[in-house]
Amino acid sequence: MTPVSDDLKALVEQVKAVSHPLRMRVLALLEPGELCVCQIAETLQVPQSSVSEALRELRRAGFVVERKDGRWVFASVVPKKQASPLLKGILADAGRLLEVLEDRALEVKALSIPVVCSKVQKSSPADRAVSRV
Amino acid sequence: MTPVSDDLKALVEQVKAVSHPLRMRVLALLEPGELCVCQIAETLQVPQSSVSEALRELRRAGFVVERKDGRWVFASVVPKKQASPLLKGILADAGRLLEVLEDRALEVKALSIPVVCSKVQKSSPADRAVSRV
DNA sequence: ATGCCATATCGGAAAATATCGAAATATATA
DNA sequence: TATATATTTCGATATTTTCCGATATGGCAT
Repeated sequence: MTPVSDDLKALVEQVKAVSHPLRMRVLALLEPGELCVCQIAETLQVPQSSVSEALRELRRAGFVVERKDGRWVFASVVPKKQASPLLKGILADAGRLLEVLEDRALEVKALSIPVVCSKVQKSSPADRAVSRV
Repeated sequence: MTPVSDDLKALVEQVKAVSHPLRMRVLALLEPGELCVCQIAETLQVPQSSVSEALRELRRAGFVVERKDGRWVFASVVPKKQASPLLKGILADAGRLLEVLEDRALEVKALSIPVVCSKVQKSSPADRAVSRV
Protein backbone atom coordinates (compact mmCIF):
# COMPACT_ATOMS: atom_id res chain seq x y z
CA MET A 1 0.00 0.00 0.00
CA THR A 2 1.18 3.52 -0.69
CA PRO A 3 2.40 5.25 2.49
CA VAL A 4 -0.20 6.00 5.13
CA SER A 5 -0.22 9.53 6.54
CA ASP A 6 -0.28 10.30 10.23
CA ASP A 7 -3.64 11.98 9.78
CA LEU A 8 -5.18 8.84 8.38
CA LYS A 9 -3.61 6.77 11.14
CA ALA A 10 -5.10 9.13 13.69
CA LEU A 11 -8.57 8.79 12.20
CA VAL A 12 -8.27 5.01 12.17
CA GLU A 13 -7.16 5.09 15.80
CA GLN A 14 -10.26 7.09 16.66
CA VAL A 15 -12.42 4.50 15.00
CA LYS A 16 -10.59 1.67 16.73
CA ALA A 17 -11.37 3.31 20.03
CA VAL A 18 -15.01 2.35 19.64
CA SER A 19 -14.52 -0.89 17.72
CA HIS A 20 -15.21 -2.86 20.86
CA PRO A 21 -18.50 -3.46 22.69
CA LEU A 22 -17.28 -2.30 26.09
CA ARG A 23 -15.73 0.90 24.81
CA MET A 24 -18.80 1.68 22.73
CA ARG A 25 -21.03 1.14 25.75
CA VAL A 26 -18.87 3.26 28.00
CA LEU A 27 -18.87 6.13 25.53
CA ALA A 28 -22.63 5.94 25.09
CA LEU A 29 -23.15 5.63 28.82
CA LEU A 30 -21.25 8.86 29.39
CA GLU A 31 -23.21 10.94 26.92
CA PRO A 32 -25.87 12.19 29.37
CA GLY A 33 -23.26 13.28 31.89
CA GLU A 34 -20.09 12.43 33.75
CA LEU A 35 -19.60 9.25 35.74
CA CYS A 36 -16.75 7.92 37.83
CA VAL A 37 -14.90 4.72 37.01
CA CYS A 38 -16.54 2.67 39.72
CA GLN A 39 -20.02 3.66 38.60
CA ILE A 40 -19.26 2.49 35.09
CA ALA A 41 -17.76 -0.75 36.34
CA GLU A 42 -20.77 -1.41 38.53
CA THR A 43 -23.28 -0.55 35.81
CA LEU A 44 -21.70 -2.71 33.14
CA GLN A 45 -20.59 -5.46 35.53
CA VAL A 46 -17.02 -5.47 34.37
CA PRO A 47 -13.64 -5.36 36.19
CA GLN A 48 -12.48 -1.89 37.16
CA SER A 49 -9.22 -2.37 35.27
CA SER A 50 -11.16 -2.97 32.08
CA VAL A 51 -13.07 0.27 32.53
CA SER A 52 -9.86 2.12 33.20
CA GLU A 53 -8.33 0.74 30.02
CA ALA A 54 -11.44 1.52 28.02
CA LEU A 55 -11.39 5.11 29.22
CA ARG A 56 -7.73 5.47 28.33
CA GLU A 57 -8.51 4.53 24.72
CA LEU A 58 -11.50 6.84 24.56
CA ARG A 59 -9.36 9.65 25.94
CA ARG A 60 -6.60 8.96 23.45
CA ALA A 61 -9.16 9.21 20.68
CA GLY A 62 -10.24 12.60 21.97
CA PHE A 63 -13.78 11.40 22.70
CA VAL A 64 -13.65 11.63 26.46
CA VAL A 65 -12.09 13.91 29.05
CA GLU A 66 -11.46 13.21 32.71
CA ARG A 67 -11.71 15.27 35.82
CA LYS A 68 -10.05 14.25 39.04
CA ASP A 69 -11.78 14.83 42.33
CA GLY A 70 -9.74 13.42 45.17
CA ARG A 71 -9.30 9.73 44.54
CA TRP A 72 -12.15 9.64 42.08
CA VAL A 73 -11.91 10.15 38.37
CA PHE A 74 -14.96 11.41 36.55
CA ALA A 75 -15.15 10.88 32.82
CA SER A 76 -17.37 12.67 30.34
CA VAL A 77 -17.79 13.06 26.62
CA VAL A 78 -16.09 16.14 25.16
CA PRO A 79 -18.43 19.15 24.74
CA LYS A 80 -20.62 18.91 21.65
CA LYS A 81 -18.98 21.99 20.17
CA GLN A 82 -15.67 20.17 20.10
CA ALA A 83 -17.12 16.87 18.86
CA SER A 84 -16.00 15.75 15.41
CA PRO A 85 -18.52 14.57 12.83
CA LEU A 86 -17.34 11.04 13.55
CA LEU A 87 -18.04 11.33 17.27
CA LYS A 88 -21.44 12.87 16.65
CA GLY A 89 -22.31 10.07 14.28
CA ILE A 90 -21.26 7.40 16.73
CA LEU A 91 -23.27 8.95 19.55
CA ALA A 92 -26.30 9.35 17.32
CA ASP A 93 -26.31 5.70 16.30
CA ALA A 94 -25.40 4.35 19.71
CA GLY A 95 -28.05 6.50 21.39
CA ARG A 96 -30.72 4.65 19.45
CA LEU A 97 -29.78 1.26 20.81
CA LEU A 98 -32.14 -0.22 23.35
CA GLU A 99 -29.20 -1.69 25.24
CA VAL A 100 -27.65 1.74 25.69
CA LEU A 101 -30.88 3.10 27.07
CA GLU A 102 -31.02 0.16 29.43
CA ASP A 103 -27.47 0.79 30.59
CA ARG A 104 -28.35 4.38 31.35
CA ALA A 105 -31.40 3.29 33.29
CA LEU A 106 -29.29 0.78 35.24
CA GLU A 107 -26.79 3.47 35.98
CA VAL A 108 -29.47 5.46 37.75
CA LYS A 109 -30.10 2.50 40.03
CA ALA A 110 -26.40 1.95 40.60
CA LEU A 111 -26.19 5.38 42.19
CA SER A 112 -28.39 4.21 45.02
CA ILE A 113 -26.58 0.94 45.60
CA PRO A 114 -24.43 1.19 48.75
CA VAL A 115 -21.72 -1.04 47.29
CA VAL A 116 -20.62 1.56 44.74
CA CYS A 117 -18.35 4.49 45.44
CA SER A 118 -18.63 5.83 48.94
CA LYS A 119 -18.91 9.28 47.40
CA VAL A 120 -22.15 8.20 45.84
CA GLN A 121 -23.19 6.37 48.97
CA LYS A 122 -22.77 9.46 51.11
CA SER A 123 -24.03 12.06 48.73
CA SER A 124 -27.53 13.38 49.13
CA PRO A 125 -30.23 12.82 46.48
CA ALA A 126 -29.99 16.52 45.66
CA ASP A 127 -26.28 16.19 44.90
CA ARG A 128 -27.01 13.33 42.57
CA ALA A 129 -29.70 15.22 40.72
CA VAL A 130 -27.34 18.09 40.05
CA SER A 131 -24.42 15.99 38.93
CA ARG A 132 -26.51 13.99 36.52
CA VAL A 133 -27.97 16.77 34.47
CA MET B 1 -19.80 -7.72 31.15
CA THR B 2 -23.58 -7.84 31.04
CA PRO B 3 -24.86 -9.48 27.81
CA VAL B 4 -24.25 -7.62 24.59
CA SER B 5 -27.24 -7.19 22.29
CA ASP B 6 -27.16 -8.00 18.61
CA ASP B 7 -27.82 -4.36 17.83
CA LEU B 8 -24.75 -3.24 19.69
CA LYS B 9 -22.70 -5.99 18.06
CA ALA B 10 -23.87 -4.78 14.67
CA LEU B 11 -22.86 -1.20 15.41
CA VAL B 12 -19.45 -2.35 16.61
CA GLU B 13 -19.05 -4.41 13.46
CA GLN B 14 -19.77 -1.33 11.40
CA VAL B 15 -17.10 0.56 13.23
CA LYS B 16 -14.64 -2.31 12.84
CA ALA B 17 -15.20 -2.18 9.12
CA VAL B 18 -13.31 1.12 8.97
CA SER B 19 -10.88 0.46 11.79
CA HIS B 20 -8.15 -0.28 9.27
CA PRO B 21 -6.19 2.09 7.05
CA LEU B 22 -6.89 0.26 3.81
CA ARG B 23 -10.62 -0.06 4.42
CA MET B 24 -10.88 3.57 5.47
CA ARG B 25 -9.05 4.65 2.33
CA VAL B 26 -11.17 2.48 0.09
CA LEU B 27 -14.38 3.85 1.56
CA ALA B 28 -13.18 7.44 1.22
CA LEU B 29 -11.92 6.79 -2.30
CA LEU B 30 -15.35 5.58 -3.33
CA GLU B 31 -17.28 8.58 -2.06
CA PRO B 32 -17.11 10.64 -5.27
CA GLY B 33 -18.30 7.73 -7.39
CA GLU B 34 -18.01 4.08 -8.19
CA LEU B 35 -14.76 2.33 -9.03
CA CYS B 36 -13.93 -1.22 -9.98
CA VAL B 37 -11.73 -3.45 -7.86
CA CYS B 38 -8.72 -3.14 -10.12
CA GLN B 39 -8.89 0.64 -10.15
CA ILE B 40 -8.81 0.68 -6.37
CA ALA B 41 -5.93 -1.80 -6.27
CA GLU B 42 -3.94 0.26 -8.74
CA THR B 43 -4.62 3.56 -7.01
CA LEU B 44 -3.65 2.33 -3.58
CA GLN B 45 -0.89 -0.01 -4.80
CA VAL B 46 -2.19 -3.01 -2.95
CA PRO B 47 -2.86 -6.63 -3.92
CA GLN B 48 -6.21 -7.11 -5.56
CA SER B 49 -7.17 -9.79 -3.06
CA SER B 50 -6.75 -7.27 -0.27
CA VAL B 51 -9.12 -4.88 -2.01
CA SER B 52 -11.63 -7.65 -2.45
CA GLU B 53 -11.47 -8.49 1.23
CA ALA B 54 -11.73 -4.84 2.20
CA LEU B 55 -14.82 -4.41 0.05
CA ARG B 56 -16.42 -7.48 1.58
CA GLU B 57 -16.13 -5.92 5.04
CA LEU B 58 -17.43 -2.57 3.85
CA ARG B 59 -20.37 -4.31 2.21
CA ARG B 60 -21.11 -6.32 5.35
CA ALA B 61 -21.19 -3.07 7.29
CA GLY B 62 -23.73 -1.67 4.85
CA PHE B 63 -21.42 1.14 3.75
CA VAL B 64 -20.82 -0.04 0.22
CA VAL B 65 -22.81 -1.69 -2.53
CA GLU B 66 -21.52 -3.49 -5.59
CA ARG B 67 -22.64 -3.67 -9.17
CA LYS B 68 -21.45 -6.35 -11.53
CA ASP B 69 -20.76 -5.48 -15.13
CA GLY B 70 -19.31 -8.39 -17.04
CA ARG B 71 -16.15 -9.46 -15.36
CA TRP B 72 -15.82 -6.20 -13.49
CA VAL B 73 -17.25 -5.38 -10.11
CA PHE B 74 -17.96 -1.74 -9.41
CA ALA B 75 -18.25 -0.62 -5.82
CA SER B 76 -19.82 2.56 -4.50
CA VAL B 77 -20.90 4.10 -1.23
CA VAL B 78 -24.58 3.66 -0.42
CA PRO B 79 -26.78 6.63 -1.38
CA LYS B 80 -26.64 9.49 1.10
CA LYS B 81 -30.32 9.03 1.92
CA GLN B 82 -29.54 5.59 3.26
CA ALA B 83 -26.35 6.61 5.04
CA SER B 84 -26.40 6.34 8.83
CA PRO B 85 -25.10 9.17 11.00
CA LEU B 86 -22.03 7.05 11.61
CA LEU B 87 -21.27 6.68 7.91
CA LYS B 88 -21.82 10.37 7.29
CA GLY B 89 -19.48 11.23 10.14
CA ILE B 90 -16.78 8.91 8.85
CA LEU B 91 -17.00 10.33 5.34
CA ALA B 92 -16.95 13.88 6.63
CA ASP B 93 -13.78 13.35 8.64
CA ALA B 94 -12.04 11.19 6.05
CA GLY B 95 -12.88 13.65 3.30
CA ARG B 96 -10.78 16.27 5.04
CA LEU B 97 -7.61 14.21 4.96
CA LEU B 98 -4.98 15.34 2.51
CA GLU B 99 -4.09 11.74 1.76
CA VAL B 100 -7.65 10.97 0.72
CA LEU B 101 -7.71 13.96 -1.60
CA GLU B 102 -4.45 12.77 -3.09
CA ASP B 103 -5.82 9.29 -3.65
CA ARG B 104 -8.78 10.76 -5.48
CA ALA B 105 -6.53 13.06 -7.47
CA LEU B 106 -4.77 10.13 -9.05
CA GLU B 107 -7.78 10.02 -11.33
CA VAL B 108 -7.37 6.44 -12.22
CA LYS B 109 -10.91 6.70 -13.45
CA ALA B 110 -9.56 8.41 -16.54
CA LEU B 111 -7.62 5.35 -17.59
CA SER B 112 -9.35 2.65 -19.53
CA ILE B 113 -10.34 -0.17 -17.27
CA PRO B 114 -8.61 -3.01 -19.14
CA VAL B 115 -5.30 -1.17 -19.05
CA VAL B 116 -5.48 -0.54 -15.34
CA CYS B 117 -6.65 -4.03 -14.54
CA SER B 118 -4.03 -5.89 -16.52
CA LYS B 119 -1.42 -3.70 -14.89
CA VAL B 120 -2.58 -4.87 -11.49
CA GLN B 121 -2.74 -8.49 -12.51
CA LYS B 122 0.79 -8.56 -13.83
CA SER B 123 2.56 -6.45 -11.22
CA SER B 124 5.10 -8.33 -9.17
CA PRO B 125 5.24 -8.18 -5.38
CA ALA B 126 8.52 -6.23 -5.66
CA ASP B 127 6.74 -3.44 -7.52
CA ARG B 128 4.79 -2.49 -4.45
CA ALA B 129 7.09 -3.73 -1.73
CA VAL B 130 7.64 -0.35 -0.08
CA SER B 131 4.97 0.16 2.52
CA ARG B 132 3.07 -2.38 4.49
CA VAL B 133 0.00 -1.84 6.59
C1' DA C 1 3.04 7.06 60.21
C1' DT C 2 -0.90 2.96 58.92
C1' DG C 3 -4.74 1.50 56.53
C1' DC C 4 -8.23 1.97 53.14
C1' DC C 5 -10.04 3.13 48.85
C1' DA C 6 -10.34 4.43 43.77
C1' DT C 7 -7.78 4.02 39.96
C1' DA C 8 -3.78 2.85 36.80
C1' DT C 9 -0.59 -0.21 34.93
C1' DC C 10 1.49 -4.62 34.17
C1' DG C 11 1.91 -9.55 32.49
C1' DG C 12 1.09 -12.77 29.44
C1' DA C 13 -1.85 -16.42 27.56
C1' DA C 14 -5.76 -16.86 24.49
C1' DA C 15 -8.41 -15.08 20.81
C1' DA C 16 -8.98 -12.33 16.91
C1' DT C 17 -7.31 -10.05 12.86
C1' DA C 18 -3.99 -8.93 9.01
C1' DT C 19 -1.41 -10.28 5.13
C1' DC C 20 -0.77 -11.85 0.67
C1' DG C 21 0.41 -15.64 -2.56
C1' DA C 22 -1.89 -19.53 -4.50
C1' DA C 23 -5.84 -21.76 -6.02
C1' DA C 24 -10.61 -21.52 -7.33
C1' DT C 25 -14.51 -19.26 -9.58
C1' DA C 26 -16.75 -16.64 -13.07
C1' DT C 27 -16.91 -14.17 -17.36
C1' DA C 28 -15.52 -12.65 -21.85
C1' DT C 29 -13.46 -13.59 -26.30
C1' DA C 30 -11.22 -16.08 -30.00
C1' DT D 1 -13.60 -25.42 -27.15
C1' DA D 2 -9.55 -23.05 -25.11
C1' DT D 3 -7.49 -18.99 -23.24
C1' DA D 4 -7.15 -14.72 -20.97
C1' DT D 5 -9.03 -11.74 -17.45
C1' DA D 6 -11.28 -10.02 -13.07
C1' DT D 7 -12.45 -11.26 -8.79
C1' DT D 8 -13.10 -14.23 -4.72
C1' DT D 9 -11.76 -17.55 -1.50
C1' DC D 10 -8.35 -20.32 0.79
C1' DG D 11 -4.27 -21.29 3.63
C1' DA D 12 -0.81 -20.36 6.57
C1' DT D 13 1.91 -17.26 9.16
C1' DA D 14 2.51 -12.88 11.49
C1' DT D 15 0.75 -9.40 14.22
C1' DT D 16 -2.53 -7.23 17.21
C1' DT D 17 -6.04 -7.22 20.55
C1' DT D 18 -8.55 -8.88 24.46
C1' DC D 19 -9.03 -10.19 29.08
C1' DC D 20 -8.57 -9.97 33.83
C1' DG D 21 -5.88 -10.99 38.10
C1' DA D 22 -2.02 -9.15 40.39
C1' DT D 23 0.44 -5.32 41.59
C1' DA D 24 1.49 -0.35 41.90
C1' DT D 25 0.21 4.52 42.68
C1' DG D 26 -1.79 8.20 44.94
C1' DG D 27 -5.23 10.49 47.81
C1' DC D 28 -7.83 10.61 52.11
C1' DA D 29 -8.70 9.53 56.93
C1' DT D 30 -7.35 8.39 61.47
